[in-house]
Amino acid sequence: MAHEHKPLFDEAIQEMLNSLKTEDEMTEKQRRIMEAAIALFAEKGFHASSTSEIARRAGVAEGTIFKHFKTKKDLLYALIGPMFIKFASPLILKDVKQIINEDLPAEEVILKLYRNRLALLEENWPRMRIVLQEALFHPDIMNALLENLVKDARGLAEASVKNRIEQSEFRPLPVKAITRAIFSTMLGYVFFSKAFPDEYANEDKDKDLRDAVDILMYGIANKRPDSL
Amino acid sequence: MAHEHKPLFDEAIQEMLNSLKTEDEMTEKQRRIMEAAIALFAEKGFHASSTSEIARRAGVAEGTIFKHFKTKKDLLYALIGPMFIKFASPLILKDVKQIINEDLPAEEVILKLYRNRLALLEENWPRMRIVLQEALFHPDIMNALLENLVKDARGLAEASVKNRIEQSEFRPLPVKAITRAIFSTMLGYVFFSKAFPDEYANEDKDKDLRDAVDILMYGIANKRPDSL
Amino acid sequence: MAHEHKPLFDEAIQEMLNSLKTEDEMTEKQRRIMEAAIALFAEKGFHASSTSEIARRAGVAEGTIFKHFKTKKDLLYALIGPMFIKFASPLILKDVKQIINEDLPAEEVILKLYRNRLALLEENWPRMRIVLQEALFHPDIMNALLENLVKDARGLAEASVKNRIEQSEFRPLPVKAITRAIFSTMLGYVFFSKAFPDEYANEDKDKDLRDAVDILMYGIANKRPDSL
Amino acid sequence: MAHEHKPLFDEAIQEMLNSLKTEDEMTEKQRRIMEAAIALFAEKGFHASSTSEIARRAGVAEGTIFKHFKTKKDLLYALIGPMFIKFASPLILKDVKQIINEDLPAEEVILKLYRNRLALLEENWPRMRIVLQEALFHPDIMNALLENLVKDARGLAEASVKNRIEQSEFRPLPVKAITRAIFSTMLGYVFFSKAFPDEYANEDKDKDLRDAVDILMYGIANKRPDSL
DNA sequence: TATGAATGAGGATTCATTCAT
DNA sequence: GATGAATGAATCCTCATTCAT
Repeated sequence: MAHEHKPLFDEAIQEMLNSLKTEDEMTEKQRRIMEAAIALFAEKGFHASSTSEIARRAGVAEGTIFKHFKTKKDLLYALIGPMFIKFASPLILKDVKQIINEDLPAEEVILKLYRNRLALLEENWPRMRIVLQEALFHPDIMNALLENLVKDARGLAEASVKNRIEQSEFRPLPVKAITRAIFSTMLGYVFFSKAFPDEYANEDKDKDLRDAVDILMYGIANKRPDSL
Repeated sequence: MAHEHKPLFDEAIQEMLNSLKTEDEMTEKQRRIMEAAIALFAEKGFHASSTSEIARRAGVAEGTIFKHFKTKKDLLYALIGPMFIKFASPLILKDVKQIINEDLPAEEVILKLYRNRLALLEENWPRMRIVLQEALFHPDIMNALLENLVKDARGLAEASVKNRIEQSEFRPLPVKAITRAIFSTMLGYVFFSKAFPDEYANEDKDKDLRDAVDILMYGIANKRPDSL
Repeated sequence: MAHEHKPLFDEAIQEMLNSLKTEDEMTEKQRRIMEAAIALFAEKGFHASSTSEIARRAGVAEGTIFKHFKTKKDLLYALIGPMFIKFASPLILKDVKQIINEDLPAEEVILKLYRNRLALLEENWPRMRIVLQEALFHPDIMNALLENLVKDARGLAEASVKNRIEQSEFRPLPVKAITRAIFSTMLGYVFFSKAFPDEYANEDKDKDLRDAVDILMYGIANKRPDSL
Repeated sequence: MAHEHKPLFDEAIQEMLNSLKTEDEMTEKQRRIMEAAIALFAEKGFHASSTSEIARRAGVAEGTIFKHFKTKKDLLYALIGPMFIKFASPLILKDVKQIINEDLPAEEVILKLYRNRLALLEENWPRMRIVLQEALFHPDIMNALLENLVKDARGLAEASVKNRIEQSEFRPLPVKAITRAIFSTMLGYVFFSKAFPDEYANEDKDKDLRDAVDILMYGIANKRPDSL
């Protein structure tokens, strides 16, 4: 089941990515600039963050920013580009595919997937927040987001869902509906944990997640999961 | 069951709201300005939209904007303020409470609620989009959003959910988990319909919604709803 | 002898010209900006003159410049555009044609032409200087210069020269050579008067011009003009 | 006839010249920098050419430029300085004087001179173009140009012209007028050959020059040259 | 009420130049 | 000798806002 991979991003960005693979080879100041930009873009948005403020926060001269990033927008791309690699690179998706294809009960597969994605999200939250925020305003980013993160994931999910429907593991509902339920559960979980961070602090996070998956499984499994 | 009502918004905004209740008494130009601003803010975001472009689009002089709205930010508030009224005013919430309290099967209550909220959302999408987008960057708006839209709704929902759990209509799960599932289902539905508008065009939108509710009910109801 | 007229300038500039015909309707500040720019561009060149210095010299805020001229380059075009009209508009060239076609001895025709052009040049020297200087660096201006000023003039001159050769008034030399001599004489006169302004001050300017024409006529006329 | 020689240039430049006489001892990179600068300055002018572009074009690091030339302006001087030597150094002018003093008919002297100067101009065109262009904006260069190239040449010319008037070889006109005619003829020739390069390509260039000189001689010689 | 000319602070970006390596 | 990262002043231009009309 070969998975043809489309351009992760459009031209300009693709180019950026190439020059970036080497995020480790960055100079000290370059890293400081990126960190400052991540913090600011996440907090106030791309358009509301000025290069002068980024420079101040990074402790560099304003000109220095432009030595490393041709353009303010290039800086944005440099920040979010790696997110597409982390979340959607074929290498990483293999990880996901592996989870999906392990011969496990659906419930565990879904839990594992959620945990995997949530961990990734948590580790990269400020950057991922920027991706999500700016996708609303930059059609190119929105495109990359839908094409590379959403569609890919959806494709993988739908294939697996279809399979489990055929095996009577899932209820005979439209594939799309079940897939959407799986997404929605995670989306809602993320939303609540960000909107009410106090309630999702610390220990019982996973309990919350398991509750969510429990409801989901009751909703989509052919047999009531407790009978399992 | 008295419902204590908090300030819909914080000071500055509250003030705006007062002067605005009268959205009908607006002059022609004022309305044109608001419409132009709605279109632009929705499309490019608040910070990326200039007052000069708003003026051009509205066909008024730039100064005219400031005759009606002291500040660009006041214009933003004037646009989104009404959303809080439409979605959360005590008057309107009565509508929601009524649906909740009608003695109907949970499934129908939820469907009705979803339809009610979705219709409201659809009618006011550009403004609502602005609220959601800008909440990400303006803490005051985020606050108003959580306090007035989310918390209120959550409050109402949790009360009702708790009730139905006690009546063994819903499974004995944490109230929070069920409430979240109800939200998630709608959130996911909205997300998919915006992300893949082609698939959610026209007629079978409601079928999609019913599928989603079906899964939700399987997930949270004590008895498999197919017995219904 | 209809004279087909080509575009005076390319698109961008043509557009400028239209909006400029009305150089009289300019506001006070607009005029001050143009005057300051003329002085600075003439003195230091376009690239070496900053908008901030123009603003200071004009006594306006820097932003004001850009309210009136979209771009620094537009300001340049606005300054030199009128030169093309003054020197090459069909209306004005009629003036030149009239001189050429009056039935006068060549010597007087040439003298009249020189005086006419020199007066025009003197009246508009700072702007014309800018045209000549900047043509060296901006291919579009160079083009407009050659197409509209030089080629037109050359066309008119060659027609007349050819005629006078046929009538044995001028020596049977290549038309191009005689035309070039006529141009060169004027070019050299202008050069000297600018390079050694002291020598060309005041009263005997015209004597200098007559000397130059005298030599020219000896050079190109079939009979020695000394009979005059 | 001792020829008092003024400073070729003013202080700063003179100093540069000294350190430069050694244009042959330049390192490889130094030469590449100069070549890149010549090309760029000629094409876009001094102010519009950035050191970074010069460095890129020369294939050196930006810092390298400043190792060899203290200042961007020093680089300019280093480029044009040699022009003053080539065109006006006593050594070279001896060449000119020799031509002038050979006992030849004026026509041939002038032709030889023109050819000599034109050849020099053609060989050094890009640099000479820079001198002429930048003289418009840098008073020091303009001064050097007038003092060293124009005045010297004019001085030589006027002496010779005066002589030939006294010998009735040239018409009894003001010396200045004849000298100016001689300059104008060459100036016009150069102007036309640069403005309409197509017409002055290849073979018949010299025919054009001879035509120009022919007209000039008719204009200034006491006897019609064809009688010679 | 509405205008639009005017403002000047602030925007992103480029510049010539320096300096540690 | 050569590098290229770093600088910060200066560049052109846009911004939200004011105010006389």
